[in-house]
Amino acid sequence: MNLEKAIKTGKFSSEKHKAVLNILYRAWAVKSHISKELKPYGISHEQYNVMRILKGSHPKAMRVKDIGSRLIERSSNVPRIIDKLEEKKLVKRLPSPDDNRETLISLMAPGIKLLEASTRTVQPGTIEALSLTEKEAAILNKLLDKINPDI
Amino acid sequence: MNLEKAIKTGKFSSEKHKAVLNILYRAWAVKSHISKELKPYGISHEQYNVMRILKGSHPKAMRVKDIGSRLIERSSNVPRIIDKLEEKKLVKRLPSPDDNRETLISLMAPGIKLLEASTRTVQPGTIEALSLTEKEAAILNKLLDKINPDI
DNA sequence: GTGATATTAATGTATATACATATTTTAGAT
DNA sequence: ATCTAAAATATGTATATACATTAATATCAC
Repeated sequence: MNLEKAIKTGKFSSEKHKAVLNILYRAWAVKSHISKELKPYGISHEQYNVMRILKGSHPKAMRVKDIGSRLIERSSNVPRIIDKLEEKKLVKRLPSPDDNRETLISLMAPGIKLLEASTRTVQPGTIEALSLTEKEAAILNKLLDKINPDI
Repeated sequence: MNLEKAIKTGKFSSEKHKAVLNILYRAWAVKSHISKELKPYGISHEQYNVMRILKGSHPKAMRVKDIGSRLIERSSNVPRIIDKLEEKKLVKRLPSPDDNRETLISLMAPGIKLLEASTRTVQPGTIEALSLTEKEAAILNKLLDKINPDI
């Protein structure tokens, strides 16, 4: 569905202006979809993202700051997300042998299991919803990569 | 900056998978930028969006539900956003002559002034940050418009 | 070694989001 | 006219985000 129809708007002043709003709208749609898919598993989108990052280094534990630097939404409050995951016994905190300021986070068995199950349902649907070919997705990525993140 | 560098990741399993994350990341960057620009004006991004929608129909007041249907993030709590704007005397609530269930919202003079001033600083910077030509933005929009919003 | 500074994680706080429920009013069936 | 259902807004509540501050530890200059 084009953006004009989605937000009941007429014309935009430029393609660039439309692009800004379009990115915001599609991101919102994707996030809503993922959150909805995750609901049966009892975890939020950000909790899911943190677990996926942890999966990448598993079984090696990760420092809180390294998790943060890999998160898409950099302002996320990692210790608080960890709190929630720890309550659910999906991850655990460990002291760092190198530096007492640091905390290491490690996925626990139930976390791995939940991550695998939820990813099986979340991933395919989300990627399918793009309705793009690999070639189109590559063009999209090339354009998105031009956007200045340090704005 | 490409996404791999931004979130310190190696390769993605597919361009489509990268595209999903890329959209989320760019939207976050744009939102952060806009919020930062709006800070001196004392309004949030969603408050700004609601005022822009109101500007579109000004001086005609709008119903709460019609504002909601034009918002990018449809789950936004419009009455609460209106509360904040009303406190600041930027908008006012009016009873609807047609239907007593409805509330009409109208921009007030200070709201118009603030909107114009803030838009002058927010818009150019945000659009410039895209670093895209009109032609590239048009391609981007065409691809984004393919994404299923009802996922 | 001592003191200043920087780093890391956690906490505090205000606001925003997501979603459920309540309240008031309208519309429709009979 | 009355009853039921639907619609529009507002409110309640739990969680998430954004950002400032605190507390503990490490680093570095001297």
